[in-house]
Amino acid sequence: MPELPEVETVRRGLEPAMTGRRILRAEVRRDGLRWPFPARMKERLEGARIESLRRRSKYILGDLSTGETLIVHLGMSGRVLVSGAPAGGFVHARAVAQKHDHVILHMEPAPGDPQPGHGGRVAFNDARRFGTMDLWPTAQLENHRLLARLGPEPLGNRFDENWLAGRLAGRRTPIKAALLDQRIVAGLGNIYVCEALHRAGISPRRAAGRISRRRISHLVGAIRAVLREAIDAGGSSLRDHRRTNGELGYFQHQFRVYGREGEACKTPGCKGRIRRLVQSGRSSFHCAQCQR
DNA sequence: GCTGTAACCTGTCGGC
DNA sequence: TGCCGACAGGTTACAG
Repeated sequence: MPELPEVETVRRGLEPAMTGRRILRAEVRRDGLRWPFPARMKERLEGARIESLRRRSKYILGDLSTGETLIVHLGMSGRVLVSGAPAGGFVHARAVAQKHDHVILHMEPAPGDPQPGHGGRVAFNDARRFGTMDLWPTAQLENHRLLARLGPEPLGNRFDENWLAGRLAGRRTPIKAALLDQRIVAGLGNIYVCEALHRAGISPRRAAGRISRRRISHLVGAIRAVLREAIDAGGSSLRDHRRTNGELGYFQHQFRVYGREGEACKTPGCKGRIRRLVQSGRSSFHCAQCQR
């Protein structure tokens, strides 16, 4: 499922239910997801207050009052649904555990909650179990094996034309594969790489090291634009992504190439049709007329 | 070091 | 209707 815009949408949805509140009870319903959960995860979560909720790449980071950070990755099919007390606008009808609800956090109610004694219920659901959860000392977070090698945030100051040109120089791998490499830029996935390359007019097959500075500059702008628009739309819902209140994102209606094989290219003046090709086992959607 | 592929696991969809 | 294969938004490990 989730690329950067979907994860950011989930993080924003979790804030009213979690930030500043204690975890009263943690239901850990299996031993792990992609990897085993950390030892005594239930005990380490219960009683901890969530001081802040951040996002790094596709990871949600919950800084706890205990000095540890809860690291959550939603994998391909993960979702987080909030139900319970309706304060802050998070209402979802589900109040009992569903299939694939692997971890459920029962949160402390806020003072203004209209149902005293009933805080939010936060359920981490992941059918394919490619997601992960871990606990790690907040002060050493940059050393965590999943976070240590991540490249810059695409919406941050460190990611610019100079950085990208430097990382692509000399590479013969297709630009599509290079942009999926989280060490080069952190947070992009298959959908938004396809969309950004189309906006920049660059073929997904072009060798990464053979793109001019001028086109790299356009690509940086295209990546930022498509991510910002997707966040504003609440992400893209194809199969699994849901906001924390169960609603769908709607950026999929604005796709220019992804999933549009055989349809007309949306670039003004272009008469091409969208093609699908497989690169590294994954679908790339592009227009051969206006992407070179 | 770089590159491509297999593997992880489950649900959905299309074809027969 | 039921079965089967292909495919799906991510990431790591491994072989070449």
